[in-house]
Amino acid sequence: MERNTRQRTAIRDAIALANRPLLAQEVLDAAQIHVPGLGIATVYRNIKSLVEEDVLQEVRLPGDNPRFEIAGHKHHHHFQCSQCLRVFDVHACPGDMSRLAPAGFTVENHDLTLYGHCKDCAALAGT
Amino acid sequence: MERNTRQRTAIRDAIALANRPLLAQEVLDAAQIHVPGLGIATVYRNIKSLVEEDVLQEVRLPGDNPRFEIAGHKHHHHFQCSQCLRVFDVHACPGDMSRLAPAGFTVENHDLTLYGHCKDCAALAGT
DNA sequence: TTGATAATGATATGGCATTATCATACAAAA
DNA sequence: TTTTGTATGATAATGCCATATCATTATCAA
Repeated sequence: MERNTRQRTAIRDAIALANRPLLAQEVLDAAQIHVPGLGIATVYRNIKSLVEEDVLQEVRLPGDNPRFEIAGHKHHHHFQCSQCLRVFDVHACPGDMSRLAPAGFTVENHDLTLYGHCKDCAALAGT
Repeated sequence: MERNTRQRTAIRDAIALANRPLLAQEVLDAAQIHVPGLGIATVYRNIKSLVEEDVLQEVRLPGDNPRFEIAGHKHHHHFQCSQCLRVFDVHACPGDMSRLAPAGFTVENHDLTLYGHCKDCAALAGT
């Protein structure tokens, strides 16, 4: 990956613009708006190299395939809407977790996923 | 699943005795101590029916295959050891999460996974 | 503009967890 | 103990995500 192609640019821009972690398939859908013929293999290829270059980072949620977001965000968590299944960033954290683990266990990291209804789906449900 | 077989008993007991969520493969390994010829298909079959009967419940951790533990435990979270990769229950919770989500989002549930070294692996590392 | 060659797109293949198949074994009722 | 039909075990089949292949296209240095 040494050349700047329309496809590579569209893939990176799609993820940056979404401002939330996207599945490979969601990246394809979003990037195809700008590059109609784009293939899924190209999406996987570019995601992989962008992760290796630390432009993107992988986000794993329980039971789901990998999603990808722009790298470099400080410590944060994620919210998944139970209705539309989209994932959003949550720029908050309950804080220190070390006291939660059983005695003898050392806590070095943690992942938190919130579930509920996103703004769009909550608004629809409220009508 | 209407008959009580040695296999079914061994599978349920293995999960109950482990006192932590087990992968299908871990269930096979543990149950084979009591039923040597046990096959993986039988493990999957019985896990499935035991989940449907609410004897077991599924536990999903980011990036991992499903694990299974005895159902009915009250709200709790999980700890995964970065060394031995085993998963343990954490009977503690930071508490209310509703204020963490962005405005307009409603939080109905949450999953928390702690990572670090379990008691066994921390002890080994300390020597 | 041209030429070398990397990137793409279509699709075959791989990898892995889980399920389906089916002959045999065994639980449990009579 | 016999009988009946479910459960098992071995393994093939499936499903899904991701990668490899390869002919073609397109980037970009010269």
